[in-house]
Amino acid sequence: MEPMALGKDYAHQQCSIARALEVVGERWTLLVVRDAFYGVRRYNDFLTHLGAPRAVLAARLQALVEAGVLDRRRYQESPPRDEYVLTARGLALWPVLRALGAWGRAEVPGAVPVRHFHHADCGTELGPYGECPACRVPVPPGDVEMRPGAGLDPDPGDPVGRALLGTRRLLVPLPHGWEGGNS
Amino acid sequence: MEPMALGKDYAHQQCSIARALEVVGERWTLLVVRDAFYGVRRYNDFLTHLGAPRAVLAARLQALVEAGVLDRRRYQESPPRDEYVLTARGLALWPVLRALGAWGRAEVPGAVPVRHFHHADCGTELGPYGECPACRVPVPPGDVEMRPGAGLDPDPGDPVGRALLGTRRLLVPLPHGWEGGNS
DNA sequence: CAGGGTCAGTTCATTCAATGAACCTTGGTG
DNA sequence: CACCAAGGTTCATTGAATGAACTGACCCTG
Repeated sequence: MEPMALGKDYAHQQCSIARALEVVGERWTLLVVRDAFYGVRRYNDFLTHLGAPRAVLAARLQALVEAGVLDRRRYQESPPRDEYVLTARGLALWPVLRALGAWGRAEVPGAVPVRHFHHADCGTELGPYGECPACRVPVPPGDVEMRPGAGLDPDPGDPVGRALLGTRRLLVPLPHGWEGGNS
Repeated sequence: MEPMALGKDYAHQQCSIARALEVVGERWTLLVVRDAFYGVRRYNDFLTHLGAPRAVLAARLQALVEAGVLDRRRYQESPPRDEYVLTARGLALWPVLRALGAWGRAEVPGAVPVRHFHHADCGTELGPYGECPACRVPVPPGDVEMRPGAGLDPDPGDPVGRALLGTRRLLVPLPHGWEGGNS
């Protein structure tokens, strides 16, 4: 059998859903993409925030780059360091994450809202498909403001989780190098 | 460590997306749900259409029943036979499948549309979130008509694939026992 | 310039899940 | 009674995930 990168072999399925799952259907993959929307860009930040094994994370990042979902690019030369940012194809996954999150919030029992997503332009909370009910337009992820909800752990163990506590705009990179912030 | 049914252990994630993926994030699971929308209800039909190993299918069906996504119910007594049908919670996954399918069609290279989904009331093709652009309402899956697209294999090997060739309304169970139809 | 620290991985032994084939059970059919 | 269908279960094998340890490039501090 052929190498097949890591395709899960249900490519033969006559279905765009199956094709999408070939790319983003593996364990951890969609959580990596979610974190990328939250502003995570560096290997170590994905690592600490996700808690995934290092080898798995490396494999997923590489697969997402090969699939054109993430772009790997140099952000400093001296110790050569790369970051992973969403491409247009990756940004197009926003409705998938919205739909999954909406379902997880509404349909999994005992779910307290962890985060809220608002239209940055007008402050209205987004509808289930990522549209703004007030402006009646689909809101691109760059115009989404993420606000903490009641279910959000106010003191996560990892620094990335702490950086994601406040109100933030999606896709804005996590702060690095300057100063942690509070305390 | 606790039994944990088959939860993939990223439940600790502070995120409704992660909670959703706990339920439907495993290999094959979303394809089972997709087939349920297409009208597949029986173990053997899932089996032949998906090509998943029997043990995996049995595990996924059971997990989906326990998660309240599918309902298992007796459809005949004499040889006792059960079928699996979507619950309200399962039906709420329709936007997730729509979003995944839309992304797979639009963003995975070389994808020819396999199926089209239309509003049964007016015939308009659905938008990316499952809404009807003409009626401007979200279309519940029961009002969706599925039509074959150019990318659909006109002669699939399995009988279930053949039964799904034509124009069908979602959720309508596959024909059984009477007569196959054509040829 | 030795020692320690950071970042981004790779390697490796172990564990766990997926695969495919065979088998089993219940109840009908010829 | 032999055979078949539906809906599984069991089991050996393969493959992927896990977590810990290690590597290597580069910087900083004393």
